[in-house]
Amino acid sequence: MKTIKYSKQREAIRAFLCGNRSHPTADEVYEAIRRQFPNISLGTVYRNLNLLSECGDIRKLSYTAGPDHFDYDTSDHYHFVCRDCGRVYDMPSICLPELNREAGAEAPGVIDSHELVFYGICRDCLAKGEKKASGE
Amino acid sequence: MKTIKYSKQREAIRAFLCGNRSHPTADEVYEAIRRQFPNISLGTVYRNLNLLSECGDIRKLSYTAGPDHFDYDTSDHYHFVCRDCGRVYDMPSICLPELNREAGAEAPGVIDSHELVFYGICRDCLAKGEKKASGE
DNA sequence: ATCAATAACAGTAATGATTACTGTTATCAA
DNA sequence: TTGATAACAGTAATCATTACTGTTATTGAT
Repeated sequence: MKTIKYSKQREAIRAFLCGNRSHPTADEVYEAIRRQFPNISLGTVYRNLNLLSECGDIRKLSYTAGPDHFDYDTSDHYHFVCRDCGRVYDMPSICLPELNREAGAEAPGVIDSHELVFYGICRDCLAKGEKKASGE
Repeated sequence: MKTIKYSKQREAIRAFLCGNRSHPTADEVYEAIRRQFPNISLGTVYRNLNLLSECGDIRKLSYTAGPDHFDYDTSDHYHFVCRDCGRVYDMPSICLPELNREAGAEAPGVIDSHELVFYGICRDCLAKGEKKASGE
């Protein structure tokens, strides 16, 4: 069987994610970790992000067009995606654990999970939009 | 302003999607349309799929890892994605129109829509899995 | 402590999905 | 009929991600 060996690069990636409110992409993690490990390779970041998500320490969010985002919070929760800037925000309160069971009857197979994503424009981009509109 | 001109390639793509129960990827559309237009280019398929989804005639489903899928059914409905084969199925009955309003309070911006995706293993893949397991 | 076995690394090449570019053809309003 | 230009086929480029390769680091067993 395949044992997992310690690596300081992986621990740095884990620490960065856990200390971070946002949901960075692989590239954003890469840019941040580079300050600590200037020679780290993007492949190493991807390999470790996949390792961590496979063993359940982090979550990989694949539901936006564009790059995947990574979330240190593995508890059940949903997200809000800004159509403008692509940033991913938490929606901490809302929770619908009964959905899998309710939807089971009409599903064409066995449901093991679901994702709920809200789309819209975040406050940051709304503010920028207004500024731009009033300026013209 | 930019006017849209008729093209038989685009109408063939539209017709293929509308007459299709599945949610094909750009490549699947390409392979199907090629029987009718042997020289059609994959770029043309992408351009028209994007055009059709921009003007609201079809829906682009970007929430699976891997290629996007396209849906001629633009009415509000959710989907089931098989983790094994990647196929996208409709979940026609379930509908939660009040979610946008309910979630609005805790959203970091303005919600305009949401997507709900169920993940699991479809009956086809369950059957294959059982066959394989019993054969060994 | 030393020593293989091998996981992880940095660096780079390859892949898959999608978009952009280029010169030519088809549509359509005047 | 014609001129403007949208759409085309073909191809090159881009972006996100994975795979490969030779080297380095970790680790369990001597």
